[in-house]
Amino acid sequence: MDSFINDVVNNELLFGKDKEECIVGAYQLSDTHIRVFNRKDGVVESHDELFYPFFFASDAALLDGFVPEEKEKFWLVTLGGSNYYQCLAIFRNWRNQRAAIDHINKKRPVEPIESAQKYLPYESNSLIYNKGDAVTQYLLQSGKTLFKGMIFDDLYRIQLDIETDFDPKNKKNGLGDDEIIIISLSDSRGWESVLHAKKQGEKKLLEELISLVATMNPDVIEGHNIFSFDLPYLQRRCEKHGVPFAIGRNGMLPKTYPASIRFAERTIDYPYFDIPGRHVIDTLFLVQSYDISKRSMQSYGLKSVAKHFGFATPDRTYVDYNDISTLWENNHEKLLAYALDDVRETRALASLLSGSNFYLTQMLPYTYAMTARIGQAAKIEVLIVREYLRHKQSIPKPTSGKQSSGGYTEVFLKGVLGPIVYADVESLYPSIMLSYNICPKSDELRVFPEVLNDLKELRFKAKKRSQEEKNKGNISLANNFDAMQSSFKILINAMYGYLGYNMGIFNDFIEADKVTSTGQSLARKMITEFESRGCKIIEVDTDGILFVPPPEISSEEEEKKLVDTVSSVMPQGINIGYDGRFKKMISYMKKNYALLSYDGVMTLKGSSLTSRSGEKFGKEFVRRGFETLLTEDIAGLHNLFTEYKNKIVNHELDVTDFSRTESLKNSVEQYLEDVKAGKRSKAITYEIAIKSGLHITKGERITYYVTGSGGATSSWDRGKLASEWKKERPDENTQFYLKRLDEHCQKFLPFFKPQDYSAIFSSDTLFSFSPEGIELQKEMRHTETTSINEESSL
DNA sequence: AGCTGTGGCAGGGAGG
DNA sequence: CCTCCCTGCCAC
Repeated sequence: MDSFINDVVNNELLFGKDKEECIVGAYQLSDTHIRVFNRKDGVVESHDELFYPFFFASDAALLDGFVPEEKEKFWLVTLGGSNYYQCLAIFRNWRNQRAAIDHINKKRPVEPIESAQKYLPYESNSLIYNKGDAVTQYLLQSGKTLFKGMIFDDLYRIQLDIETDFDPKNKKNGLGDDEIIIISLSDSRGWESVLHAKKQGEKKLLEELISLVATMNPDVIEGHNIFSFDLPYLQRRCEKHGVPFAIGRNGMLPKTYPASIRFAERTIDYPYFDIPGRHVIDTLFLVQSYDISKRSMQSYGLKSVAKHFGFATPDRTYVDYNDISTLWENNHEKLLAYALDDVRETRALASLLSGSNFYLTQMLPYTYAMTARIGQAAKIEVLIVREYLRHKQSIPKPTSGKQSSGGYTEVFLKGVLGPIVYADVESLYPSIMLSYNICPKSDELRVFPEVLNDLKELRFKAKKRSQEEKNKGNISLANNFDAMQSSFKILINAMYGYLGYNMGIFNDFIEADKVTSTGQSLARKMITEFESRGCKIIEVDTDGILFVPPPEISSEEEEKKLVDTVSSVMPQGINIGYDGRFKKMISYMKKNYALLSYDGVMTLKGSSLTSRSGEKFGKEFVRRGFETLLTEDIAGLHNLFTEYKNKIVNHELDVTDFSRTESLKNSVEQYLEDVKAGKRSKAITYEIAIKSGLHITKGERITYYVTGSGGATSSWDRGKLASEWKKERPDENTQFYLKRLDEHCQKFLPFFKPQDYSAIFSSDTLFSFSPEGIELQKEMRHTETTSINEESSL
C-alpha cells in the first residue's frame, strides 16, 4: 500500500508525529509563493514556499504556445495557469519550475487575464480543469495537508457574533444599514469577552475587534450564519468608517466572492469569505449538514439548535429580535448577557460538529474552510487526483451520460404486522465495490480501489484506537479517534456516488450500474434465503429487510442466529447484520411505515407520514391514528377523527397547527422568469413571497396557510403568511382544511373494508358510532411475487 | 473559486 | 373528472 492517504494518515496521524511541523493555515503571497503558518510550541510562525499554479487539460494542444514537436518536453498531465496568471506548463523536469515559467513567457507576453477561456484557444466544450485556489494547488503538489498530527483541541478557534441596533419599524433596512452595537467573542480555551459601542461608538468598536483578532491570532473563526450575516455586515460597517477590515493573518484583508452550498435538494447562496491564513466555519452549515441524515430539527436557528443538542443553559438569556433597540437603551446589561450566550452556544455547537471536517482536513489537500464547504464528490476526486499528480500521470476526461439503476425497493405485505426483525447488509455498496473489484475504466493507475481499501482499513484502525483509548479512560482521545473514523466513513460512503457523478473526472456510469445491479441481486438473494427459512418478508429497501420470523423463532438470540445463518450463505465479503427487533409494524407503502419498539415507542418513516412541510395537525392526526391501529382501538380512531373535525370547524386550531413550511428552491426572480417562459406553474409559496414584499432568498423557508372561503381547492393566490393570522379573526379556509383532514384519513383506507372505513371517518350523529363488527385488515398481499428467481451469478 | 447517486410518495397546476 | 408533469421531501 503506498497511496497517499495511507502514507499521510497511517504514519503521521494514527501513530503521532512531531507537532512542530503542523501547518495551521496558508495564503497566496504572490504568483509563485504561498505563506505557510506553522504552530510551534503554541506560537505561530510563518515561512514562504514556492507553489505552482496549474490547470489540468485533456490535451496539451489546448495550451496556447504549444508546439507539437515539443510535446516530449511536457508531462501531458498538467498544463498550468490560473484565472489570473498566464498559463504554465509543467515539464518533465518537474522541479525546474522557473524554467517552465520562462518557457511560457517566451511564447506569450505576460498579462493578467480574466479567464482561462480567453487565453486558451479551445472551444467551450474543451476540457480544462482548474483544481482549486492557490493553497489547494500548493497542497496538491507538495503532498502536504493541514493539521497533520494535531488533535481537534490543538486548534485555536474563536467564536464571533454581532448585534445591531435593529429598528423593527424600519424593515426596509438592508444588510449593513443599522449600526453594530455589540460584538461578542469567545475562544476554544474558555476565554469570553463582549465588546460594545456604548461609550466608544461604532468605529472604535470595529477597530477594537480588528486589533483583538490580530492579537489573538486564531486559526479558525466560527459563527452561526457568519457568512451571510456577521462577516458581510462587519465588512460593510468597516467600509462606512474607512476602517480596513484586516482580520486576516499579517493584517491581510479578506477576499469575498459569491458561492453556494448544497444540502440534498436545497442550494443556498452566500458570500464566501476567504480570510488569509485563517479558516471560517459557519455552524449553520454544520447544523444543516448534520440534519440531512437525522431530519430531526424544526429550525436551524442557534437557540433552537442549542436546545436540540441540550447545551442551552437553564439561565440562558433570550431576547426578541424586535426588542434589541429598546433593550440597548434601557437594559443593555441583559443584551450583553444575551450576546455572550450566543457565542457560548456557537462554541459548543462547533466543538460538537467539527470533528469529522477537522480530520478530513488532515487527509485532503484542501484547507479546513474549504473542506467544510465542498461536497463529497470533490473530496473523493482530489484524493485520486493527488495520486495521479504524484505519479505524474495524465488525468482522463470525464464521460458524459447517466447512471441508470438504483436500489431495489419492494413491499410484499401491507397492514399491521409483527413481530418484526430488521436486518441489513453492512455497508452494501462499499462491500460490493471491494468484493467485485469496481474501478472506473479511466482510472488506469487503479487508485480508486486502492483508496477505498485503504480507507476501509484505516477506519478499522481508528475504530480500534477509539475503543482502546476509551478502555484506558482517555475519553477525549477516544472521541477524537471516533471523529476520525467517522470522517473515513464519510469518504467511504461517498465513493459509490462519485462513480455516477456527472462531472467527476473519473466517473463511470457502467461501473455505477454494476454496483447497483449487484446490490439488487444481493437483495433478492437475501429475500429468498429468509423466505426459505420460513420468514414472511414485509419490505425490502436497497440493503435493509423487514420480516416476520417464523413462529418457532421468538427470542432475540434466535433471531440473531437466523440472521447469522443467512449472512453465512451470502457471497464472500457481504455480511448481513442484525439491526433491531420490533413488537409490531404498520406497513403502509414503499419507504413509508411505522415501527413499534418493545418499549412501546412508535417511529414513523417516510415522506407521506413525516414530511416536515405538512400541517402539524395532519401529522399529529396520522401519528395518533397509527397508534390506535397498533392497539387496534377502532373507537379511538373514530373519536380522533371527530375531535379534529370539530377543531377545524370551530376554528380551535392555532395557526401553528395548520400552517405549512416549505422551502423555496429558486429565487423569486428565477421563479417569475420560469413562469413567464412556461417552464413551470405558479406556486403558492412564491406568490406569497411576492405579495408580502419580503425579500426571501433561495433556500429560505416560508410558513403559510390557506385562506379564503368557499371552494375547498387551494390555489396559488389563496396563501397568507402564518404571521398574518389573527386569533381573534381566524380566516383560515375551513373547507380546505376539512379536505386536508379527509386526505389524511385516506391513509387509513387500506386497513379497513370500504363500508367500515366510511363508518369510522364520518361524524354522522344520527347513529352513534360502534366499532362492533369492524375488522382491522392485518395482512395484505401487496405484489404478486410469483417468482423471485435467483439465477443470478451469486 | 458549486454540484455524490436512484427510488418513491404527496400535492398542485395545466390542459384535455 | 382524468393524466401528465413538476417540485418538495424523504429512505437508503
